[in-house]
Amino acid sequence: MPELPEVEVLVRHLAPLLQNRTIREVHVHRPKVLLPTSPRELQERLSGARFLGLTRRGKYLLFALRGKGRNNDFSLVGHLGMTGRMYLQPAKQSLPKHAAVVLRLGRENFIYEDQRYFGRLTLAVEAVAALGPEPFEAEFTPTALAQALQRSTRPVKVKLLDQELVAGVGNIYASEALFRAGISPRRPAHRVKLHEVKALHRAIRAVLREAIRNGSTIPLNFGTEGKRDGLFYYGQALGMPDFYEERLRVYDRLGQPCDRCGTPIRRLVQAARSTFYCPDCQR
DNA sequence: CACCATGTTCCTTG
DNA sequence: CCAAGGAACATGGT
Repeated sequence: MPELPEVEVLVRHLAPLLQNRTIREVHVHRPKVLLPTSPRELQERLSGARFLGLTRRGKYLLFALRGKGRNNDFSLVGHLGMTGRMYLQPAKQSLPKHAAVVLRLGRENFIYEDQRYFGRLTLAVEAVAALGPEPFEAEFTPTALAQALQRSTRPVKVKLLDQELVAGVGNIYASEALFRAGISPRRPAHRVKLHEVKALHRAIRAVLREAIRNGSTIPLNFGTEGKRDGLFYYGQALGMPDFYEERLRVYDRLGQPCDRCGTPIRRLVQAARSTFYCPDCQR
C-alpha cells in the first residue's frame, strides 16, 4: 500500500487507534525488516512504551513513543515497501502468513505484515532525514523543483521517483502527475521549461491531494476481514462494485483511450519500471 | 516457464 | 566525488 496518499490515509486511520496504547509484548517474526536494529534492541526499547502519536513523512510512518522512565521519548520508523500493511486485530485472532512484527497492546495486536518483506519497522531514522521536501509544505516551491530538475539529465519521470527531489511520489503518481502537466516522461529533467515546472508542481500536489481524498472515503478495517484492502488508486476492485470509480488517467491503462484526446495510452520501461503516458498530450 | 508488481539500497561503470 | 544503470531483496498473480 505504498505511495504518499496511501500512507497518509493509513496514518489518519491508525493515529487515534494507537494513541496512548501501551506495548505489552514485542514479537519479531522477520528480523530483516528491523535492520539495522536488532530484535533484542527493539524489544527492550518498545516493551512498556506508550504511543504518543503517529505522523507521516514522505512514504514513511513516524510513530512517536514514550518509553518507561524519564526523558525517554523516541521514534519508531515504518515503511510499507511494496506490499506492507499495518493494522490492529484482536489478540486471539490468528496471525497472517507474512506477519513480520507483532506488538501486543492489551486485547489487540498491532500487526505489521509484508508479503515481500521490502518494508521496515526500525529505530533507524537516517533514511527519513535524507528525504526531500514534503509536497504540501511551503519549502516545496516551483523554484526549488526547477533547481533540482536542472541538476539532472535523467528522464523527468525517473527523477520524480527520487525521494530527495520531493518526498512521497512513487511510480503511479509520477506517471499521473506528468500526464496532468502535459510533459513527456522521456524529457530530460534539465530540459523541462520553467512554465512546465510550474505546471508539474501543481500537478504533483493535485494528484496527491485527490488520491488522499479518494482514499479517505474507503474503510480500512482490513484487520478484521478478508485478505484484500484498499489499494484505492485502482478503480473497480475487490468486491465493492460501484463504490470505487476509475481514478487513474494513465497508469495501468495501456491501449485504453486517453480521456482527453482519445489516443491509446502507451507504456514504456524506464529504470526498470513501467511508465504510462499519452503520446499526444505529453510532449 | 515467463513476465509482471505501489520501493529502496547497494554495487558497478563511466 | 558524482550521475546513471542495473541487480538484489522475496513472494505471488497471471
